[in-house]
Amino acid sequence: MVVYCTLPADGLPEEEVDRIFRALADSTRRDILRRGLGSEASVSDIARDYDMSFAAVQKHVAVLEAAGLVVKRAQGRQRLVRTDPERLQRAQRVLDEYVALWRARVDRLDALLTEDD
Amino acid sequence: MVVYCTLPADGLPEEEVDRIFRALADSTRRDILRRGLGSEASVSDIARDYDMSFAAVQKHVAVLEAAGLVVKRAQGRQRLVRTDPERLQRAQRVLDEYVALWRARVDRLDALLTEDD
DNA sequence: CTAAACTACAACCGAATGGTTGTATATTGC
DNA sequence: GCAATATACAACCATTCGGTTGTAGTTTAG
Repeated sequence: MVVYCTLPADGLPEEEVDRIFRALADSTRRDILRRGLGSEASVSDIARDYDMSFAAVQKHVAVLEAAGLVVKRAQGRQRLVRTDPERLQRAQRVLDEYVALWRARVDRLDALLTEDD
Repeated sequence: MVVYCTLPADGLPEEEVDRIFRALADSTRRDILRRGLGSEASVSDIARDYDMSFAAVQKHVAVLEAAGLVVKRAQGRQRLVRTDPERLQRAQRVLDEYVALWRARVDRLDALLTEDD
């Protein structure tokens, strides 16, 4: 076995990247994320908007929190949920890296071809 | 239940976005993606580099293919795998949208605050 | 032609997911 | 103080996932 490219993206360990993309791979969670982008809402506020149990929504929020995409703040009996845009941009940067790598390789290929001319 | 934001991102249906992020949520698959960015490799070429069975790698490639992140081309008895950068950029654009939405909301909040001054 | 290589695919297994209900613990409102 | 609200968390269930082995179909090499 040869590990082909071990670069941990953005300084983020691979398991972190796993968790981030895994968290993004569910439409309910993406919806909660969008919702938490501008404002804070309690878990039950959020739960009220989805056709599933409170516990299910709570789990989705937990997945987002474990991925660092969302932070929870205690206020009395409720936990206010807010999206961390920094973390979203990290996910973006991982993809940026891939696209940049692709461009670099395409450019290198172009260079080789023009060199042959 | 109130669906909070049904915008299908980029014209992509939600299940497609699910599949893309799900496919990205595994380090082996991300590795295969990076590898397929500049060049083509057969499935067994790829499999040779990982410490798992051929069938396992084949499945990973299938997941990437189902997500549209990779295309396979038949050449004789082998299938050449190549990454589709277009698709990566789509995933990027989904995140772009979230970040843009966030900025818009922050700007709106700023506007309200300065208005109050 | 036959053997080897490349792929596809099914069946199986343990672990993780996405949902449920139920119970326990803080906090709040009256 | 007590009832209602908000959360946490465990237990359970069906399904999916990531891996395995095994079998079968093509294509290539000798």
